[in-house]
Amino acid sequence: MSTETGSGWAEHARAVLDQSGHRKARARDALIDLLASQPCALSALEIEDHLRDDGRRVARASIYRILELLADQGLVSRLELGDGTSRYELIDPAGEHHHHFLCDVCGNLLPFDDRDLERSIDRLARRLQFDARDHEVVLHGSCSGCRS
Amino acid sequence: MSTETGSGWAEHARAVLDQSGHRKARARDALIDLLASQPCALSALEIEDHLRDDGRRVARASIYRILELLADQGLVSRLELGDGTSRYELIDPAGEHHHHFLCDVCGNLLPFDDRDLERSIDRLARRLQFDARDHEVVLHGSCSGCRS
DNA sequence: GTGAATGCAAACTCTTTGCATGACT
DNA sequence: AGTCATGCAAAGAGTTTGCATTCAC
Repeated sequence: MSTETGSGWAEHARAVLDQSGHRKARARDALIDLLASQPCALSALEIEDHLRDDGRRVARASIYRILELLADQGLVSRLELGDGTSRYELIDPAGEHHHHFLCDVCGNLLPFDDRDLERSIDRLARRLQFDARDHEVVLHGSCSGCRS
Repeated sequence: MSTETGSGWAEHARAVLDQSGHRKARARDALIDLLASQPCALSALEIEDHLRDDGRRVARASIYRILELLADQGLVSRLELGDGTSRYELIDPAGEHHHHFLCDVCGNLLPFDDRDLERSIDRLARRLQFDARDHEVVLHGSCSGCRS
């Protein structure tokens, strides 16, 4: 499922960029392909490592610039989960999204979703006097492998 | 109410530190008093500014070290809300807590709480296979003053 | 050819660490 | 006196910016 979402997203992302007048670009294509293949969020430095390992080396500054562009276009979201770095993951054009559990022991990052939670947040956003376009839920604790 | 919570917390914090063998300390007292007076989370640099304005100047390195100590003792929580900095706020010993709305336009930070949301998160944590000790919910959008 | 995209290096911000000085018991 | 706490300065990590080069159109 995540693969299908991802490859659909890659096409979508290229179409959006094309329509907004951006040229074909090697580094950007590499990032889009990588993000499309990921089940969960990656940091900029993790992205750099993956791309290098794949033989598609992209300069660090370019990675940040491309991620900023993709975020501005609403194609990726930027998350801070509490370990001092930003992480990036694709935004499903259909609106599907998940939240994150971060193991404070080993740093492992696990996605989850929960309909009930989403409903609560929707109700809450409606109740409040501000316009909530996005939300983020992070659970902290220890994962099954790290339980003390 | 937040004042009462805060001053109760200051006593509590000093008791906890005393019991864990920490000495009386000028800089730490200044931070505890400041945190106790705040309705919402502050960054380390904001803390530095407030303390300087109050004539209780504390070195930046000490601020970070004290915040780390307080966090280790379970007295403050460290939050990352998506603007690249960490923020700190007291943890109410009675377990009361709030979450945050961050205005992406002006950077304003607003606390809110919601029973229904807490219930959803509790149910979710029980359902999942990992041990969730803490959670954080951040809403992003534009506040009433910044609505386009 | 023109302007966008990229790479490289330097700058910047936030945070942490090392070491000397000062304060509490 | 002994050791914890603090300040100062330097080092680190992540991120951003400036500028020259390369590439798409």
